[in-house]
Amino acid sequence: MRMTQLLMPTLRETPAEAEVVSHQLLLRAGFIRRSSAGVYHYLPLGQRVLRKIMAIVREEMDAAGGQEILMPIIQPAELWLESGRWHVYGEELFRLKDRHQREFCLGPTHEEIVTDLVRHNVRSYRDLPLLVYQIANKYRDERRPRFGLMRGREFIMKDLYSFDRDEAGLEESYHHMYTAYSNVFRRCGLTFRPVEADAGAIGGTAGTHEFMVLANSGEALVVYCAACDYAANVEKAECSFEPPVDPELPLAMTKVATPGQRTIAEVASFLQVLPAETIKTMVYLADDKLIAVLIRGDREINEVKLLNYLGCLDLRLATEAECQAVSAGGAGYLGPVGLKDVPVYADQEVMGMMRAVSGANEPDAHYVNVCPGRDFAVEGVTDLRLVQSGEPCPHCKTALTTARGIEVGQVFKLGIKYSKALNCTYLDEKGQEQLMVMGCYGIGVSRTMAAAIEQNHDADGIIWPVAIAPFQVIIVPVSTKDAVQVQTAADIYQELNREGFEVLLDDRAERAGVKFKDADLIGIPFRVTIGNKYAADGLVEIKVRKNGEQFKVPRTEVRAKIRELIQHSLVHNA
RNA sequence: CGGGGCGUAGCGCAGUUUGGUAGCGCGCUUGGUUCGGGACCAAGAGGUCGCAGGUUCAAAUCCUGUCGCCCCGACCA
Repeated sequence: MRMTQLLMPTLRETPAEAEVVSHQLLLRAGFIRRSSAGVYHYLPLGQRVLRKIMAIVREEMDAAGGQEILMPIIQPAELWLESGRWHVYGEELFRLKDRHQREFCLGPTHEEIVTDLVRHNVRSYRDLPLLVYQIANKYRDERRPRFGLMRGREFIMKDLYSFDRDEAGLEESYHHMYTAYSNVFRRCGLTFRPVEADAGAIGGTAGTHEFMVLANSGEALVVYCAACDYAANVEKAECSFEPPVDPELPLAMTKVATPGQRTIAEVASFLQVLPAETIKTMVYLADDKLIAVLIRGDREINEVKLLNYLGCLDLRLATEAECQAVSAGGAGYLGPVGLKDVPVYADQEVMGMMRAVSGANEPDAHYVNVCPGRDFAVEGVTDLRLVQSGEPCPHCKTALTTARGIEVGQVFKLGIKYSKALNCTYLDEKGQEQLMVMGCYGIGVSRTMAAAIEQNHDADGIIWPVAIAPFQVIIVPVSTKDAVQVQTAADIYQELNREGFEVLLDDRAERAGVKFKDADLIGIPFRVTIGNKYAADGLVEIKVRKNGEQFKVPRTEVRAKIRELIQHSLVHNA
C-alpha cells in the first residue's frame, strides 16, 4: 500500500475524549473513529489489524474442529422468552420492533439462536460433537461504554458453541477450546493468563475460565500464584481458611459505650483492638428480602460469592432507612446480636472468633466478647470474602499476587441450561431422546486489538506484535526529491510485495522527521529507510520498532534480512 | 441510574464572570525556502459558537428546556 492512497488520518495531539492509552493511540494513529458512544468506525489500518486477529482465530478454531457459520444479529424475542432471558437480560439488551410490532433484539450473545439452529437441524448422536462458530458484531447497551474499544456497545466477537452428547464430551470440547484460546493469544503476541472465573448471568454448570491480558488499565482484578499455576478472578478466588488450632476461651459478652464511633477503624481504635478482632455486619437487599452478612472487620465481602450462595438475581447494599428498620442503631452500629427478623449469614472466618467486637444495634454502643454460635445464631456459614493480596494460595500456600487484567476471552461449560430451556435434543444409539450438553466460548476480537496496545506501546506510539501488525514493513525514502531514493524505495516495495510481505510505502512528500514519527505512531514492526548516503554506499537501514535495533544492509540483502526478522518474531510471538 | 465535567473550524484550546456581531496553535490549500526525528516565510480556505425557545436595540456570553460526549461510582456473557 502506498501511503498517499491510504486513509490514515493521524493526529498530533491526543483527543480529549480518550482516557486510556489504547483509545488515545487508536485515535491518534488513525485506526478508529467514534461514531456515537461505544460505537466505532474501523479505518483501513484498524480493519487490517482486526483481519489479522480474525485470521489467527479462524485458524485455531478450525484446527480445533470448529465450523464457521454466520448467524443473525437481529433475533426474535420469542427465543429469548423461551430461554427466560428476555426479562433477565434487562436494559443491556437492545430491543426493537418491526412494522408489525413484533419484538426483536440485537444479539448480545448467541446461545438462544444457535440452540434454535441446532435443535432444528441436528437429530443424531452421529452428528455430535458439533462445534460451530462465527465472528460477528455483538450489541450490548452498556450502562457505561468506556475506554474506546475496551467496552463498546457494538463490538466484534468470535463466539463458538459446542454441542456434545454428555458431560464427558463437553469436558473434551472445553479442553480443546482452552488450548485453542491459549494458542490464539500467544500467537497474537500477548502476555495473558487463563484464570478461574465466575459463570455470571450466562449460567452454566461448573468451571469457566477467563483469558486475561495483564495490563494496569484492566477492569478486572485477578490473583495468581507464582509457585503453582493457580490463577483466578478475585470474584471467584477461594479464600483459604484454617480454624485456629488453639482458640481463646470465650468471655462474657458485655455492652460498652462507643459514642460517635461508627466505622471499623474508629471502633477498633477506640476500644484498642485490631480490626481483625471485630465483626463487620452488612445488610443487603437480596431479591427484595433483607439479609445480614458478617465478615471479619479487616475483610471485604465478595458480593459475587454472596449472590451465588444465596441464589438470588439481584443484590445490593441496604439503604440507611432499611438498616434502621432492622436495627435501632442504623448503619454505624449494626451487629448480629439483637438484629430484628433478618437471616444472618457469616463468612467462615467469623465462626472462629471467640471474643469479637460487634455493633449493639443501638446508637453509640458495641458489644465486646461476642461469641458466634453462643450469642447469636446464623442461617448459613460459607466463604463470602474477597481474597487479598499476599494471602496463601489455596493449592500450595504460597503468597498470592494480584494483578489487573483485560478479559479478552472466556470459556464456559453451559451444560444443559439452554438445551433444556429450548429442548435441543438428539437420539442416542438406543433411539432415546437426550439433551445436548453445551459449551460456549467467546473472544473479544476488537477488545483484543485494544489489549494488544495496552501491552505494547511506548511514548512514540503503538508497537504491534508482528503477527497482528497492519503492515509488517514500512519503507521510508528520506528525501522525495532524490530520484534514486524514490526509485530504490519503489523497487524494494515491489520486491517485498512480490515476496508476500505486507508493505507500506511512505511515498508522501513529507520531511523525514514526519515520516519517522508517523511510522512509530502507527507501530509498524520494521522500518526500511533509504537515506542520503545510499547513493554512495548502497546500504539501506532496517530499524526494529520494538527495541530500536538497527541494521545496515546492502540493498540486495534487504529481502533476506526482512524475512529473517519477521520469521524470528513470529516464532517467538513478539 | 447516582455524582462530576465538557460541547466554539478536522484536532487541541481561548473568549462566557462584566452581552456589542468570533480568535489562537496545529492540521488543510497555494507559492517559495528548507530537508535524517513532527521546519520556516507568505498568502488562503474553513465556524448557523450542540440544538430549541426566551430576555434584549444587540446573545458564544444572560435565562429555560433539550440533545450529545467524557470521567468516577453502581452494573457487566
